[in-house]
Amino acid sequence: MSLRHALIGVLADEPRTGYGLLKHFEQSLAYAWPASHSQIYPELARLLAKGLIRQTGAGPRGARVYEATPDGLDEVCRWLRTEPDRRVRSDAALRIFFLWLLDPGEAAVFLAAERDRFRTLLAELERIEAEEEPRTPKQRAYRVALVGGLLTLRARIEWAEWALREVEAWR
Amino acid sequence: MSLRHALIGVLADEPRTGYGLLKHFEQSLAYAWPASHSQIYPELARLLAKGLIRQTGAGPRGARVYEATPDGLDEVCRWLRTEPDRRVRSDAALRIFFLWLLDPGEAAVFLAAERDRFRTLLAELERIEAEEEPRTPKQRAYRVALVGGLLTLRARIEWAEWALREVEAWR
DNA sequence: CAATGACATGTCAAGATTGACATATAGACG
DNA sequence: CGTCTATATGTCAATCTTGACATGTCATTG
Repeated sequence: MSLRHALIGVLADEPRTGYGLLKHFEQSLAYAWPASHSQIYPELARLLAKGLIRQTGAGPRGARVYEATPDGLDEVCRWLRTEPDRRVRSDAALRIFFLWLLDPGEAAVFLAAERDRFRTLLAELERIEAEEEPRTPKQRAYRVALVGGLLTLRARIEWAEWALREVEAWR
Repeated sequence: MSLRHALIGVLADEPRTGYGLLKHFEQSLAYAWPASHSQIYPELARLLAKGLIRQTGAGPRGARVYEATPDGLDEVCRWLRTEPDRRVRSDAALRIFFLWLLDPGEAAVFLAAERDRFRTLLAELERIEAEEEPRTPKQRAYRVALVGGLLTLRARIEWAEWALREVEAWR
């Protein structure tokens, strides 16, 4: 599973609480792998039991601070060397195959919503891009991921605009 | 869930067997929503019980041919008008965030493999694109999805090439 | 000082997904 | 006639994911 490795991987950079991991996922990793607190907390308990992470301290409100152990780091690196699962799941992309079941006007509404969502997301990623120059190895890797998002979104926007013109012709 | 709607949606075009649906998913829908036979067959039984599809005949080797009922078609259209789930899951994309845990040489190997996979897939999609001119509404919708894949893959290839130059500088 | 919102952790049932196990037939080829 | 492959359907346990339920704390603001 990817979640467990992602959790250790984030903790390999710096110690964090479960809640801190949750927020970090929401901000960046969720673009590739969404995770909710109801998944993260039990998974942390499992990783702790397996010795892949350890608790290094505690914060206010019962917060528990974890960090990756050497075993955990080994495990992440091993994972990174295995073949990635290239399957991708996207409900929004799936729906495109069925746009012909709607009338062209409704299909256009859908595509326009997609385009707008892409634009919003792109603006968000561009804001993050402008925020700070990457300095550490970790920041440079995150920047590589970010640029991947930027290029993909620009392509998706271009596609949505083309697709809108296309369904226009369906009327 | 998306799978049940996708199954009805495919059956709205023409009657198919469970196996036919499986192969159809593998060829096209799997790019957006992978599904295995162990998911498809039980789901078809549920859709049948709910009256969203019906069996119209039988083929060799116990094959069962299904088609969408009017209720099923309604259900798909209702689904298409709801907000899509914009969450996307990609193990390969997630790994980018952790490339800094590998040495630059290994990161480059990963990115080169990604680039190659994208190129192979692009060639495959370009072959499908050249295959036949879309004529029916359904074919036109599939073409819209296909062009989405083409534009996205070209952007991903551009990104992978840039990322490779980037990690080159990490050495 | 009371209310609110962000912080912080947890559980659980329902549903979705995977990968393995299981079985059988039709057609093609040697 | 035997073998192999593609066709064809099914089940099941393990795992993953979701969304709801549940609880409590800290800091800010009115």
